[in-house]
Amino acid sequence: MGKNHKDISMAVIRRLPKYHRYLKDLLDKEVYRISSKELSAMMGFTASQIRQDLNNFGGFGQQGYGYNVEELYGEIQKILGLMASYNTVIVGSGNLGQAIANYTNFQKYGFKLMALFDTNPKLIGMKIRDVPVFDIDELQGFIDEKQVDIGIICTPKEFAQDIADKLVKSGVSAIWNFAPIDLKVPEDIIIENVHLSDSLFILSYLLNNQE
Amino acid sequence: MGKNHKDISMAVIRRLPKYHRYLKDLLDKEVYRISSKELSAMMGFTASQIRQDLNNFGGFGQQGYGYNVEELYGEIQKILGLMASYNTVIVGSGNLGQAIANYTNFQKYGFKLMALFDTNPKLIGMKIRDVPVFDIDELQGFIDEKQVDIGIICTPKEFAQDIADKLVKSGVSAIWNFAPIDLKVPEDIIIENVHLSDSLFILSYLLNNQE
DNA sequence: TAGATTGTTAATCGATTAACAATC
DNA sequence: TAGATTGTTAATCGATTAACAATC
Repeated sequence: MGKNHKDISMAVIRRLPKYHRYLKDLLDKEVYRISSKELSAMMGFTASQIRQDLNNFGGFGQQGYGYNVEELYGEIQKILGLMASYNTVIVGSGNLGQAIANYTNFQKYGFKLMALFDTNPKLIGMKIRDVPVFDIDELQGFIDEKQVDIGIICTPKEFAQDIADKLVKSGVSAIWNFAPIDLKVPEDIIIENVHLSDSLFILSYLLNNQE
Repeated sequence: MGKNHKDISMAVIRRLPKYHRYLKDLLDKEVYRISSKELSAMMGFTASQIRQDLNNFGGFGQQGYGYNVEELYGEIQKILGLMASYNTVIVGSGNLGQAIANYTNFQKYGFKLMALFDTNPKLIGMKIRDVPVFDIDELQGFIDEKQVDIGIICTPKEFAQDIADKLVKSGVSAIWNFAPIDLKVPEDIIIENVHLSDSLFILSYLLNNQE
């Protein structure tokens, strides 16, 4: 009946954002009640897996009825930590960094972008959606002062480990890493990778080994 | 001794790009020989898992010696289909589309960007690294004519399914999807998703459920 | 040859699915 | 109440790890 979240396997956790997305869609469509069977048909998970997954966090459903969409959506938002607020910085302000800075949806879920950083003099001093781009030399001072929770690394891979070290030293709790490298950080620092080329290579594999 | 690639589990396949990365690094460092034990220490997989993984595709090692880095790297490139060449288009030429267009590394591995598409008149007619941005109305004609293999969707989610339908109709084999939505496509079309917000939400979860 | 390390089988572990009693 | 659907236990399936004979 809701075990300690620490015990929950990553397999389950990685499915949570998908529940979040589908429940949001249902709410937008003004569907207020859903069964695991219906969710199963929509999402492609088995109904059994859905009930197992959700029951890790609590008994959100009701026998004979199913789940209240609004309530379940709220619970999953809480579980994912989307009710909180986070200060973030982006390091590396090229196209990718700017793309993320411009993705306003993240603001909506509590991820507040405080600043971007770069080494390129053409970028330093610019603003991206009102957020300033600073010289990377100012990174550490800024983080110390502003209580940044999440550092987002969008630099080329050569610089990524050095930036990670600086972020950790200045006290960020988590790094969202877009550089194609596995960063070495202390155990208590959370790393979430988006390895674009890994993803493209898997697509390539599948394309070459179809059916 | 190399089973049919179709039988290999996605768990194994999703590890392949990481092998590819580490072997590339070793080659760059002029390391020409490696054992599963050494790889294990570097990559954080067990030596046993590494040998199992590689043996799905063939016996690339040698008892008492280990693996020839150059050979193994070559094999994995072949397995991933990185010796071939692919025609790609990007649909949605905002920051994210441009970021991907500018990532020259993809060219290096055989992913040739033929064109970008957008609806924004300010973008149409531009060139990004010599690649033109066309009106999205020209998408279908272009794909039909140029034999495009991979469509890359970088549009907002509202347009993604419609674009996917058009890509499929025009005959692409695979879609690399960056829109935060699960696309519905025929079975034989390969979809690889990069759900940035899913990734960020997982980071958020981990941040809230540490230790 | 002796030592090292693979390829591969067997054992274990974990995740998914099936089944059903509880209950709304 | 009867029907529906959950929460949860048990069974199955698949993936990882351990062990070791084969062999370089």
